[in-house]
Amino acid sequence: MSKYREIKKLDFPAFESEVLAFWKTNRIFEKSIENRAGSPSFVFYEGPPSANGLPGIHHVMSRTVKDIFCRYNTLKGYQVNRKAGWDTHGLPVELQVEKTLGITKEDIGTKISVAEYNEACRKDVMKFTDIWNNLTEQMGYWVNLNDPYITYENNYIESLWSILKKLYDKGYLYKGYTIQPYSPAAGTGLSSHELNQPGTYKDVKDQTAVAMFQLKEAGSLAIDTDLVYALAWTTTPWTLPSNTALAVGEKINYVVVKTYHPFTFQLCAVILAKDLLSKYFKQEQAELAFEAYNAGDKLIPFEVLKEVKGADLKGLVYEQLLPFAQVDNGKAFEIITGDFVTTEDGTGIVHIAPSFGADDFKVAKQHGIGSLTLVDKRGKFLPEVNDGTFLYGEEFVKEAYLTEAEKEAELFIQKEKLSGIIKDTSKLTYLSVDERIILKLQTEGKLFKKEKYDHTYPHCWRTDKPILYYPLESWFIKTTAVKDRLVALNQQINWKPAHTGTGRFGNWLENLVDWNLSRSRYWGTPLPIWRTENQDETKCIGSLEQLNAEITVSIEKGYMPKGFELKDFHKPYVDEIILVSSTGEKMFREADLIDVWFDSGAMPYAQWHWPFENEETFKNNFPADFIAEGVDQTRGWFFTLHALSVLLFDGIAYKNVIANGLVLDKNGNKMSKRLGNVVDPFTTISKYGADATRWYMLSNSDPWDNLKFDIEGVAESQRKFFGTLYNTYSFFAIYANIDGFEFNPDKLTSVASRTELDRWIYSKLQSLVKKVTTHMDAYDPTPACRAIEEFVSDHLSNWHVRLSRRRFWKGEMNQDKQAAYETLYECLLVTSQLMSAFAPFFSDWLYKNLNGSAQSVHLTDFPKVNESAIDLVLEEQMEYAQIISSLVLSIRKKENIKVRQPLKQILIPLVDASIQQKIDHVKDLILAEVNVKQLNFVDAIDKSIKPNFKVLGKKVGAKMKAVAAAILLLNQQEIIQLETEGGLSLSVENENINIELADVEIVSKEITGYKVASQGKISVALDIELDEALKQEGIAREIISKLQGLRKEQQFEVMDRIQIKIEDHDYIKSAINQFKMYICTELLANDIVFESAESLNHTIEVDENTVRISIHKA
RNA sequence: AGUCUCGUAGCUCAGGUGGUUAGAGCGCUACACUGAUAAUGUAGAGGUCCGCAGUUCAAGUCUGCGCGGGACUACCA
Repeated sequence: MSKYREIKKLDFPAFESEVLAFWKTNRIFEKSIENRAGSPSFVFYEGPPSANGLPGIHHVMSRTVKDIFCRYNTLKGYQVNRKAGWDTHGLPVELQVEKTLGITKEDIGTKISVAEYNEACRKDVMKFTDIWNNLTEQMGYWVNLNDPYITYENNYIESLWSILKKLYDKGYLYKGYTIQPYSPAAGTGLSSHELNQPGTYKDVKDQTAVAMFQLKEAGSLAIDTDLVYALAWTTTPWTLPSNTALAVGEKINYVVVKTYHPFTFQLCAVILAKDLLSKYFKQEQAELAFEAYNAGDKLIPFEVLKEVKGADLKGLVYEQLLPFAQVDNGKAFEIITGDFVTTEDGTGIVHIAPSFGADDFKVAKQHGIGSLTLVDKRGKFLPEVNDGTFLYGEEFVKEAYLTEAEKEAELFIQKEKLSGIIKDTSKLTYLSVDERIILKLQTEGKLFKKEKYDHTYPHCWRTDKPILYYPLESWFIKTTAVKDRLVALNQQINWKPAHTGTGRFGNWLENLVDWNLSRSRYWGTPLPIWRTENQDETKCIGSLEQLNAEITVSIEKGYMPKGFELKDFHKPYVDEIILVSSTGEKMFREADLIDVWFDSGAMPYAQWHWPFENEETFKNNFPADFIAEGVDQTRGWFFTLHALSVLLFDGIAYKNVIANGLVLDKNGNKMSKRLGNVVDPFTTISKYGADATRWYMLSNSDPWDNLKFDIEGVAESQRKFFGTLYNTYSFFAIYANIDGFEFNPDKLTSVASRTELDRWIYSKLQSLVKKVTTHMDAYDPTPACRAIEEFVSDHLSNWHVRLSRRRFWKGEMNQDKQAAYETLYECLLVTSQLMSAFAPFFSDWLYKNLNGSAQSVHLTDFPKVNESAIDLVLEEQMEYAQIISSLVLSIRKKENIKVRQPLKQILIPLVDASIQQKIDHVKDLILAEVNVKQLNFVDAIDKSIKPNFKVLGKKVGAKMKAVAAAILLLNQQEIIQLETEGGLSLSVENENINIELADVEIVSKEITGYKVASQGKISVALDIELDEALKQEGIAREIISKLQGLRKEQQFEVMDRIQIKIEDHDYIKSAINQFKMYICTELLANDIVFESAESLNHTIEVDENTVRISIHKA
């Protein structure tokens, strides 16, 4: 039986499943962890995917990145536990369930109970786990699927509660207001996720207004009129009754403009940004005389009175625009400054309604400005927004919330109320709140301008109605309290790529806001906070034990039924719990659930049910050495992990992180079901294999760059890299089996006694080990991958093996042959280890074929660099051999002389001594490779010189151009003088400049009478003259070549000996006689005899001569 | 709108600290090789290094301003 397995056909998916079966039966993954018991651990956290969606090709990407570093570090001697996890809560799950059940949120509590609904979520979320597990297995991702953490489990939730309690005790948990997207039609707040559903932002045409806010005291502006207005633009006039401030940009220039009021025609002054002046006032108006103006004229004259900075306007107060209600929670009707103010559009003065805009809210808070919230949660004005004419109280602020019938009814009322304002109400159509407010402003002399405006506005993706920004009460984590620590500790994290850490993540931390935990939903982790109805007393529960103790008290008090036991920590069960306050009052749970990102950010603790169990395990597995996810997780998982560990321990949660890019389609478009450009990972893997897919992804570009996924690229990886490596192995196997070679590590030929070629590839191999180690330690997988690729294809296969072929097939086993086998064997074996993290299947297949044992490459130790075997001089020598061979071949090509024709000599013009010596070392290799008899060095006739800019530039600086020109003008004599004397004085621009040898590059280009080719410093001349002996040898080799082809055509075995009969043809006769021995050896022929042509059944073409011939097995 | 990022051959990508003929692989064309052959070699075609301005003796590389693609965040008067 053959020692080394030979297979006929390459079928990647087939051998991958073979390896997979081997892993399973022999528990290789488990062993790879068990084997490292007691070793230092390399801690990895699995970012949990959600199992309610199907895996895509991008999951193969991120999991490949995770897998390679875990595998690599295992081989490096670490114990690498990998606990899988599932993210199970959240909106996508709810949506999926609603879709399946055909219900909407409104049906919860009526058509379906909360308990049933959540039960449906629990089942649905793990729907695709089998498919996920299949992918995990097939792609070769090693992660422990047997004991995953699942975020909906009671133990997991209990850990979350405990962490929340710790934060609560530290004073980091509070309840407060923020402005959030809110859908009155659906009666619910919306998350950013929901707002980013396709189609939520729609183009709408809104009625906008520039309102005039009359200043109370314009004295500080020192102008001669008291009637001064600040102009502010709004696209949402319905927020004007809730206006409490105006914002200006501190550094923006404003102008005070004297003009007439456009509707009351009074002389007045208005303030707006200088940059926007031309938007409201045309040049022709400036030329009008104030005295000539008559009330009602179309063109109104104006004059810029003075220019001020925003900072000068700060603190000015104005009359309330629409006084329906008064502010009781702060200052009001004051000009403040805000950095978000621009002069892009509007007037450069921003109307601030703190209740209806996030920026407004923030800036108001900073300046102690109070708020008015004159709209309720239904989206209707409060009753007091009623003036009997324009506004009637308790009406929807957005037209879109009304049905057509309701509008009809409203119109009827409007016609009546507005009859005093609008002359002809018969043609009146329904006027929106916005339109009526503008009408009111106009009537009251507070309107400067109105116009329609096209912009995009977010809509509720479920009801299709426009959303409002509305103040909602939520629970927050005070992340801003530890902002400085978050920023400082981020410095300790090694981000790949670095800019994601400093840029995207760093900036995010710099602009941190408190973490809004609240979600008004059903399927998620309930907030463990109970409060009395008057909100005076709050309890945060941190464990089941504590909760049970509290429940006992409550049962005693009679607030809860006897025997109550909490079996499921979700809604609605937790809401049945009523606790007792210190004063004996009932306490109810705060209705919110918490943000699912808290679930995943707390996985370092909750995956172990810490702090209730596994104290040791937790300690040994915190923080993580390495995590990796898509860059879209920067402000998601990467942040929540970081935030929680800083809040809890003032430390980092992970030391190294790779934020990998997106996987796009081959045209660079995002993959989406809608475009139909989604790549199915299973199809790809089953067609090309997991290894080729993984290899393609990593070798193509750095993981943090976006990958344009092209299936052709996978095919290329398979062909190019795996194909070549397979070929190399199978070449080895064929001959090793013939020769009965067996690798014996105890009886190795010493490296020193091997041939230069062997020592060279061995040195290359050691350099490769070094490179791969360096790159992998730096979390740079792509250069590591490319280095392996280069080694296998360029160095091992295309140079070492190609040049060594004869050593394998010639003659009996001897020292040199032994060394050749050993060298190739070691290269293949080490390669299998180096590539094992990237291509876990093929590497194991290769390793086991070489080893003939049941051991897996994944249980071995990563190769250590043998520094002493790295011979850089040798590597350089071989580079010369490759360059010179390539040059000779290119001359042959140009001259149309085939490689089979031996040539007399290669001439190399004298270069410096060290290079000459290096070339001399590899002379024989070159001669054999290019089929030339001799290599000699000659003195060149023509030399050319050019400046070495890098060296010379430093020396002569600005005179560079002139000096360079002078050098190029040097003649042969001067060049030789420079060479022999080592220096030359040049006169440039009346100055003597001394040129040394190092300042220039001298190249020999021409050798009279020979064909020359050159690359860089090396030139090669080829003597292409043929004498009779060379011609005859050429013919002999031609015959050999043709007969080899015939052997193969006849399907003779490699080892078969043959008998040759050949036509007595003039063209070949003398060559055969002269080279009979040589020909016979090459062809494994016992003899060659001449016969008459008729008896021979084949023909071969030898240099355009047809020769009859026949061969048979001897 | 802001932040980050990318832009080099038809495609995928290399191009330390600035240095003068800008590279590789794939693809294409032609030729060769043929005891690894679904491999290999050689040659050829193919570039406004996104644009403009600046710094410099010298810019693919450094700076500024733009343009285009992508991601994230925000959504604004």
